[in-house]
Amino acid sequence: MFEPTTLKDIAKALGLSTSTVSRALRDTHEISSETKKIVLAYAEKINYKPNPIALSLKERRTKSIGVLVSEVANHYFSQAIGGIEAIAYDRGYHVIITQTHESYEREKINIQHLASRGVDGLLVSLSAETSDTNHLSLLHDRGLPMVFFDRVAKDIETHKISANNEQGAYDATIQLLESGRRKIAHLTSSDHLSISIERLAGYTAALTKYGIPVQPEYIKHCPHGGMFQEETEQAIRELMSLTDKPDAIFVAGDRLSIGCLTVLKKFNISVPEEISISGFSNSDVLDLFKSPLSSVRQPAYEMGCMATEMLIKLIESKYPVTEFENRVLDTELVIRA
Amino acid sequence: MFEPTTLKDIAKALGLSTSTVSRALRDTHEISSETKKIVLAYAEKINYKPNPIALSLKERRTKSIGVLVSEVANHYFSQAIGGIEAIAYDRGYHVIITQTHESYEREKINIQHLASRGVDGLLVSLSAETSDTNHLSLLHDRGLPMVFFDRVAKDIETHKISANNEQGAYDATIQLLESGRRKIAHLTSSDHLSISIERLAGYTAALTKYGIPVQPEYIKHCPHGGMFQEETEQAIRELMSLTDKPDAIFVAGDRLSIGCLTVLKKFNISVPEEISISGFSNSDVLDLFKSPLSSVRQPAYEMGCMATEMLIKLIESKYPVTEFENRVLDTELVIRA
DNA sequence: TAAATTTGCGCAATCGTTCCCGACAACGTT
DNA sequence: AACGTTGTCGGGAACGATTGCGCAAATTTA
Repeated sequence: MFEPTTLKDIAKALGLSTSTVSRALRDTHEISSETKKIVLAYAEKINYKPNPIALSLKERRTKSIGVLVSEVANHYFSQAIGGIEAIAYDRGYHVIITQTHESYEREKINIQHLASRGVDGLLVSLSAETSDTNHLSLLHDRGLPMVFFDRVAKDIETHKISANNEQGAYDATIQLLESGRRKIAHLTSSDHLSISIERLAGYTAALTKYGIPVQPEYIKHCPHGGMFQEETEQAIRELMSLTDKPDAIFVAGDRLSIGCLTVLKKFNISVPEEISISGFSNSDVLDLFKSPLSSVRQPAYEMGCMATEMLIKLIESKYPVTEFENRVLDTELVIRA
Repeated sequence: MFEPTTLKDIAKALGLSTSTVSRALRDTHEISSETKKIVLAYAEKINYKPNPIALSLKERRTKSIGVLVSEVANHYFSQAIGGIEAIAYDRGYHVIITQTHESYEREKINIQHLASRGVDGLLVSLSAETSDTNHLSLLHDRGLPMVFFDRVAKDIETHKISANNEQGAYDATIQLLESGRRKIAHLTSSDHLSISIERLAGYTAALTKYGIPVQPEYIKHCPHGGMFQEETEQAIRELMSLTDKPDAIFVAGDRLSIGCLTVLKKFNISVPEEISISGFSNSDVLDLFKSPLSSVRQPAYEMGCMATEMLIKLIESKYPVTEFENRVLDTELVIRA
């Protein structure tokens, strides 16, 4: 059905051998400028493009990188993907995006698929369910370059890039404290994710600074990062049925923020009168809410760019890389009041 | 660095030829059950996976489909992609997502890239800038299967799937009329997109039903579908500087809806007191706005599923397909009041 | 003019896999 | 005993592109 032209077609049409045609296109010196001109003109005319699959087989690289995120319908990730694509395309790499929907099984399948399809490297942000990263270690040990961003694996030694989650969480919590709130709950993703751990640390540090004890019943983990709305609803329900109800919630993620607001609206709890909300989000719709809702914004686009730069450097490195960077970027507290 | 095992490795280890090993794994009859058992056991042990690139080269198919959307950070598209992935993975196809960001140039580059990477088929939703679909016709004529969804090309004969845009637009406009508004403007994407044309028709029909003349100055096209905020801002500014200001706007898209609300907030125009808004959107954050904001919701996930089913049927068809479907799905008017 | 060098191009191998063919046993049939 | 049949398996071509090697012709040098 769909048959692109090959070197052989050109060779036959011009009465040359495939090697000569290849050399003409590849611009080697072992070729007369005359034949080169003829071949180039003809190739241009029929719009010849070398078959990338044949090239991949020969050169054992695909010029493509695999991306693993929890979902693209998340402002942080869609912005990060923007940065990834920008750099990748510029360097001649193709980007294959896969979604885990926070599922460990899906993560394993996707990673396996990407690896077997022969991507040259991997940009990974772990799923909320993932606590065992053995499926990644295996590939990493066998030499597949990978770079983690946002949700990093602590026991795999490679480049990592993340936002200053602790500082961001600290800033957001301090802001709630400064606005007079004292009973601040924390709604977050699964407890083993790097971002959860760091954001919890920032939250704790802020409370401690104000001499407020950290209450375990104020901290609610959603094992699937709020992918299922019932999870978020259950967490909020438990918070609101405490005898000492919180008067603010620090929310640790994009999806959770929206989920949290949805549940509060459903429960007829007014924001920010009854409960003040602040949290990590890269969404711009927050601007539209009547009630002010401050947020911590991560430099998603930049993180995507940097991660991709690092990955391509790994891929194209002639020698095994043994020194790895762990870059941390500052967050920005967007105050809406 | 990263060297997976090959047929040759197995053959050498077992003292067999590659053909025999291949046959054992392929489960042909021309093989003794004994050798088959040995080979299968060994392949299992070392976790052998055939090289998909070599297979692609040989069989001239990649078991992957390319997707072209304007951007993943759009609730309609991210939901549609969910449907696409569900069907594709189930059938053993991989999905490669590319974004045009509503740019014609980017669309051409992405399509070219997907085609040259040898995807088996294409799922296409045109960019707002695209009026000339020659780059797609070329590939289609050469036999590359493609299915259009949402934003379809009218002069390419293949399967198409879209929402009942005219009915949806009609419903939304009628709802604004029923709530007492009479000066209803229309904010929409570029004028050549199929969805723009159909939604405009629905808007016109509703006004006509109420005996209201359609005023050209009430209809504002954003050539990039609101991808640039200035575009939306300019349109709203023009609408609000009319002597006969509109008291409602029917907005024709996801991004435009958010953009429109952002501009209105910036201009300190109250919604829905001064201006009532209704439009196409698959976003769930609309639920969170204090002011009710009805919307037309497209069955995005189902559309993604159906489009993928159709495409795979095209790809796997033994004979050239000449009869094409043009499926239209109903929209849902979500009333928030 | 003959030898030495350069130039231009084709042959064939390679990447990993499949598959058509041919080889060659071990049979059964005549 | 000669021949056909069947069951297994290996050899080698093919998919499309690149590239080292060798060979012939053209050019330069002695």
